[in-house]
Amino acid sequence: MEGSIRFGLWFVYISWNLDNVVSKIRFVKQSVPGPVPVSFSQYLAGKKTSLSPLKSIHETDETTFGQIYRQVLKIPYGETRTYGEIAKIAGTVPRVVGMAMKRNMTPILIPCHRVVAIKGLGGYSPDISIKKDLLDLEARIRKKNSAAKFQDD
DNA sequence: ACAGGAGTCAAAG
DNA sequence: CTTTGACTCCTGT
Repeated sequence: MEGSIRFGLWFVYISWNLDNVVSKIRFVKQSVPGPVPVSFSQYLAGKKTSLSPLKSIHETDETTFGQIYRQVLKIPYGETRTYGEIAKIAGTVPRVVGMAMKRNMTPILIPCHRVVAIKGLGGYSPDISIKKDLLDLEARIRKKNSAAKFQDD
């Protein structure tokens, strides 16, 4: 199944199967006809912090990149880690983490936008503004949720 | 075998 | 503060 949904100036295209395994997510400029999973649209609308039950094809990769992706999946909603931090726990170097993020077939689902440089945002394809928008969204929702429960840090 | 990358750090200008 | 170089290591060709 495939479809797309608007996010700011972009459309987010997603392709998945009946087992909720997502094979491709892409930022495109034109809408692609079709539905998107409920949790996906709710996440992009800031109404949900989890993308469950969706799973990325990368989750079972037996490669160095797979190891990196599994660590990136552990970054909590609204938080960030540096390329160096991910590299250390995944057993590689920062540049390789950057490589893995660029080759990530399922951005958002594997939250590569939560991986930033030690100074600054780092990169993002196809547009760095998308990374900023996603981080702003998560920060805003996280703040709202913690305020509602009186759980300020 | 080789070039290059969504990085990092230290040293120098 | 900006630039440069060394370092690192995985992937595609």
